[in-house]
Amino acid sequence: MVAEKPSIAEAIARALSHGRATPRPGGSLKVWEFSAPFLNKGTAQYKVAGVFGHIYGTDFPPQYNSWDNVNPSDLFSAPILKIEEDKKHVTASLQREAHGTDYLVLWLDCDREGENICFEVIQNVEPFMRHSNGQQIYRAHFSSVTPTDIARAMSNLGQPNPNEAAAVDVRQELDLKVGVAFTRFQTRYFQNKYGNLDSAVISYGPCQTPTLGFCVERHDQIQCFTPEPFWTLVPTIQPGTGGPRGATKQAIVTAVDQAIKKVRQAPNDWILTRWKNILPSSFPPKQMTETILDSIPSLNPVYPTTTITPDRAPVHAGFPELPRTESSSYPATFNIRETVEMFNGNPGWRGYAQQVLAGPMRAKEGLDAGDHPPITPTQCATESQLGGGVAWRVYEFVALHFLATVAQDAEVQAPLPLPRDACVSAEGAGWAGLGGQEGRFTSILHWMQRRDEVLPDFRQGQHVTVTSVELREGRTSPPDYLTESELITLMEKHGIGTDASIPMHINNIITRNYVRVQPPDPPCRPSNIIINKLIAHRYIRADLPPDPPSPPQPPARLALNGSRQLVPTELGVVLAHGYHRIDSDLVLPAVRSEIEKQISLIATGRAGKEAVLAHSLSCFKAKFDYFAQCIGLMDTLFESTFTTLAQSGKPLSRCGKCHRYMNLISTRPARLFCPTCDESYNMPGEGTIKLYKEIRCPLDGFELVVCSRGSDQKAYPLCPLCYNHPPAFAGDDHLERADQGPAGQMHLNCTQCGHPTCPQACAQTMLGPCINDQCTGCLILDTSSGPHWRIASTTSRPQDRKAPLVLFRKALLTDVLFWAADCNVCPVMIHVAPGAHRVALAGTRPKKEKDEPQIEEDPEGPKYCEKCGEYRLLDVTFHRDAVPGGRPFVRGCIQCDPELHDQCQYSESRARHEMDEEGDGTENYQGRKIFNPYA
DNA sequence: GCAAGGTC
Repeated sequence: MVAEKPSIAEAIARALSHGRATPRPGGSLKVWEFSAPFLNKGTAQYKVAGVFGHIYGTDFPPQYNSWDNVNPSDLFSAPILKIEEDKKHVTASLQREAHGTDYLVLWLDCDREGENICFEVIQNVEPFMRHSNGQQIYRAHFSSVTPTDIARAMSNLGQPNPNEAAAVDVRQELDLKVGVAFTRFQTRYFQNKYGNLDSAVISYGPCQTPTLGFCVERHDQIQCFTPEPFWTLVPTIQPGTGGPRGATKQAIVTAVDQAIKKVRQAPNDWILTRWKNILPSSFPPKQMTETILDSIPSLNPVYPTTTITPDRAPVHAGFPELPRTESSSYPATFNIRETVEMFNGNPGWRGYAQQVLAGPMRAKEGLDAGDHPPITPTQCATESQLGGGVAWRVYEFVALHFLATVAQDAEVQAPLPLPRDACVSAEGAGWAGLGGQEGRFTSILHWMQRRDEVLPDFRQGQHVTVTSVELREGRTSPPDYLTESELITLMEKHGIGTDASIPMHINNIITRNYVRVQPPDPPCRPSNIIINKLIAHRYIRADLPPDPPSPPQPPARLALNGSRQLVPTELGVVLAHGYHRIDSDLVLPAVRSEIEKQISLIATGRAGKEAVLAHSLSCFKAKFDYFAQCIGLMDTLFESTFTTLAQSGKPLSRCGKCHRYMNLISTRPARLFCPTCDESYNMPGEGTIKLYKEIRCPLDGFELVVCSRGSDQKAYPLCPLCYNHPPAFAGDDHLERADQGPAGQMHLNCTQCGHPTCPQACAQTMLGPCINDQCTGCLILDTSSGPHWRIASTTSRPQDRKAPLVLFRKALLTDVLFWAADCNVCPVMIHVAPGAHRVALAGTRPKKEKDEPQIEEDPEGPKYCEKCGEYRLLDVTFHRDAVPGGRPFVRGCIQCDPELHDQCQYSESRARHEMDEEGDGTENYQGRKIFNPYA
């Protein structure tokens, strides 16, 4: 039995085994085992495991990875590959578990993606089953993981649906090709022209771009808004003295003057004509869906993709069942009364339950999305049972929410907000206030009660006297920027993304610098995210200020106060407007719904996979080609908003070709641009770039720069040209192989370069092999690290290595070491002699400074430690006032010279180290004065 | 460096 995730697998195993199943590790999977009857075939040995969503991802073959050599338009006809997601070898574990099994039951989530994963699982399991003829493969259809539902699914096993799975395959291919083609094209086009876009990638996607479109649409509404005046009549009225029903009500005219006149003429002749039930909180909430839960964490001011999952875990383990569901209608079998009666078990809620039971107890009409029933408590719990805390709060929220959904409406009979006096509109009159709330849902969700209105004792049809009337003037105001929850609602309405992916799309347009987040006003307290979410949704009462009479409030926005607003950046606005100029479809939600429509044809069997794919691809390719042809329309918007490369950045280092200054453009993507040669040189994405001592690269004459990333990270010099186009020498085949690596473009900094004549190159700064036995790299003196001199390890993960790494030995000084800067994962870092003025490798000391002590140096003397034969000698010059042991200058081996050894201290760079996971103890030597913790 | 969909 294979489920979509481990938690579902566990629930299935427990239900089918009546709690007897026990887990064991099965590679990357957790396998639950037990024996129980299976269908009508007697007792069977069960194995239940959960995968982790999709097993495979979709991508192009490696030869399509180059942004330079592949025409994006050709991507539409490129082949695609299914590549195992970088997890923990799910396929290997599945195959191992599949050996010798007789039956496979697929318990993947009951949606299209789940159907697709079914076939990914089959692909790995079927070949290893005892009888692999497909007859022993079943699909379980279930909508929740309660024991009843699981048992029902077991007795109604069906077959996986290949059409639904094929629809997902097509969606994957379309999303990939459309997204990558547009992204590469527009990124290259605009990055080569403008210097202040501040986005490393100008991405396009059928979900993220319409999401941006919503934000820009609201932005445009705000920009175009013209305020208009409006007037309100605000009479003060009192109960009348009775008498015949007045007839003037119908005559209330819209003209303000006439109305006032009329009021003055007949102040006693008014009748309340209508009670309105339009205050949102007068209705019980809807049945709880995933949206309600998920839109709560989306209000989290700390990080948009934080989900409720961690907080949900304890709830899963305990009481309410929280399936991922969009349905808000209960199945016919759902017993409301039983569920309500359950809450008699909580003394604090017994009253609520009784009160609800006394009413009509109707669930609200809702939507059946075909997934799960609404989120509903399944057991009664008390605070102490759940251990208080977040779990209890979430549970309480779900439980009370449920009770409220089946309680009666509240009696609130006027729009809010209203002043304490009544308001009369041209259509009639209304009152704000609350009637008796006994038995109403607001007595359960008491925080939804308004406490500042008391319903006056008026009834419909009653005569009232208008004692005064006031004319108030206002001006209409523009809408606010979209709040995150409004955006989520829009996305759901238009089918952009899924409940699980919507936060990702929003996060995408934030990190790409298309929109920025405007903190909520007033800001949420970030101390307790869950509580804030609940407050933001008005499910729990916020800390209200003490009770002084509040001045008349302007109409309260029902928009959620705690929600963040999304304000488009210039880049976001220009992009969205640009799409509108060329092809509005690209930025409208229709682009997504069209894809859904097309693949639905496959899912329902009305069209073949190949036909739909070919048709959709040709449509999108035509759109792409037209877009590429008309990009100038978008570009004119960029021109008026951004500065060209030539006008960007500040002069920093000199070009080796024209010997003029290149400008450092520090907004993303960081690069040096030579206006004379019209050439860009990418810089590392992290860290600050400075000029490095005006030293020039001996290979190409470019001035070196140094990239530093904070005091506990390795700083390194680099040549702008070598970094982007590593020099070919001493074994060109290394580079050929390097270019084909999964990392794509290869970057080479000076500490990694092995050029024999360059003083910055590795061979000139290398001390010897790394002290970490598991590290195959070597120790490098960081020549830019003074005055806090450091020695760092440089190495690569074996799988990233582009060439066989030649271990350092004296005789191999000029052997080439090629590997990518980003692959440096060994954390070893040695702080040399805190009192040192200067540290250099023996024989490489630069010329003396004037107050440096006179050092006698034997030019022919040994450069390597003759004792260990491994490490290069180090020249350390001390400050006058920090000379240890009386010698201002020491030449020695950091391993064998006791004095130098004592001066060295070990720590770790922040680079994570995969070897740590093997427990080699690198954690243990931080800050300790032990020379070689690996020895 | 690229999409969107699962999940951890």
